[in-house]
Amino acid sequence: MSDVLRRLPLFAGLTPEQTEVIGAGSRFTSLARGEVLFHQGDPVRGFFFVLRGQVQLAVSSAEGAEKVVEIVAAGESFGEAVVFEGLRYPVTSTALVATDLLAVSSAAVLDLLDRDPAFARRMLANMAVRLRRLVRDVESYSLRSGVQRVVGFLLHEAQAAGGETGSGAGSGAGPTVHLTTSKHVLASRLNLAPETFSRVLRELSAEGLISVEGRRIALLDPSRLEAQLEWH
Amino acid sequence: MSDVLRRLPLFAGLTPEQTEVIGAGSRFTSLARGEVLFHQGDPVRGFFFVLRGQVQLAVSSAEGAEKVVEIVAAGESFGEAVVFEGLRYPVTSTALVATDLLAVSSAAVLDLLDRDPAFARRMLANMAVRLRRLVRDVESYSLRSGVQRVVGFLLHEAQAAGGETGSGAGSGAGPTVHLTTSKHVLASRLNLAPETFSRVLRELSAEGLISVEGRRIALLDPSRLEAQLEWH
DNA sequence: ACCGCGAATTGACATGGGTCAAGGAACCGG
DNA sequence: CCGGTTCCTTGACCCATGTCAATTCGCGGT
Repeated sequence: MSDVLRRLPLFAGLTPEQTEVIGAGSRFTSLARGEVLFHQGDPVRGFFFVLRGQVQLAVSSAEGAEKVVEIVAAGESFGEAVVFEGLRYPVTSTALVATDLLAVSSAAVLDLLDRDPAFARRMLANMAVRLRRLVRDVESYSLRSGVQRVVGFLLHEAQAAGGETGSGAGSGAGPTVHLTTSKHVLASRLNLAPETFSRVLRELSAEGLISVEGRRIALLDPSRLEAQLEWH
Repeated sequence: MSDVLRRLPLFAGLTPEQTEVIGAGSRFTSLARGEVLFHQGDPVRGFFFVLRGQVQLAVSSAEGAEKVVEIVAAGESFGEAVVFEGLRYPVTSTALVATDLLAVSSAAVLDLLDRDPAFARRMLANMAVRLRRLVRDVESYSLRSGVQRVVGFLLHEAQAAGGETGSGAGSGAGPTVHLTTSKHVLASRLNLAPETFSRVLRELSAEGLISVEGRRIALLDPSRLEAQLEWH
């Protein structure tokens, strides 16, 4: 347990005693693909680290419509914010593949908070990043078209995946993006119907900007892709 | 200065020395209606309390389109999050009316943070609330129609304004909502074109659910209004 | 290797909400 | 009291995106 905790950025630099406090309030959990960790409205138990696998956070309306707010990959955490004020989770968390989690109880976090100002700082920075991401999402949903959101996503992923120039199949191909989730989940994350997402990809392919092979997307012309983000 | 600080919830319960630290890093500012406090992309100086007046926070695309993310009223604060990780403001802040602000420097906040765990707690709670609100906004934008967003807003405002049953003009009229901003700003906040907002209000009036007189909106039939939030 | 089923694609169609353009209404300074 | 803004409303029209339905694809299991 404690060796796992030490590897998590949020808990880096804790004293052994502090690690002990967190460890005592933490449990390992495993989820099968499709299994729900908690539902929107469930009482808060704590927050979670994804050790292996992938989960989605989604909001849903009374009528069953669902919107993926975030996709959390291995090495990332989610649900911190509710520890500090919420009684209920505002989203539903579902495993997209077989997933191992570390569940950290609210009590342990609150306890540690008073002992270690540096931890409070990390927590604040963490939430600030999250807040900023959400604002970017709102901006994206409100101010950009479907095509622009997809292009923005592809460019972002390509950059995040590092500066490799991809497979380089012949005429100076650009970077390649590997989708880590099914397209309908991704579509929801981008606020698009799956059908629309599919059509956008086809359209971009037809214009020679990308080439799609299943979940592997090659960005054939990054500069023209960026141009798509402007105007119309 | 220090008497102003003591009245702010975020700084309640500080020792005189701590108040001193914050006070030394704070300045009063005034803005005329329409004046910009900071632009999206400006380097972060600190965060702000609205002492009097009202400001909007908006994101804007390269093409000049603008979307109001939040409307901050007197007594509220904004920009805390960027103090903890951001270099640049992610939004543009503009005064909607003549406004007095207290500007608190990042340095003062970070300084206080290490000295007072209780302050860190309040800051975290503050950001957690904000995060949750943003998630609710995303939910609203993605999962609800224009009519539903307007109705949701009206019901929310009516409730926030307290349980008064309004002017009661005759046949048991419901609560009354006073819009605190111009309709085009409000429309943007609700992710609607001003024209659409106007049409939604007219439509709701036509169905006898509300009655509109300038910025005064009477909710004639709250229960039927709530019904609008379901289905369709 | 085959089957089965969810995922993805494609087409046809519907529509919510945006855009453009033209009044009207309320407000402010002189 | 008047002229000029600025805000709001209304109408006509359009288009991006969603919905519904029908295949097709492709992976996972036996």
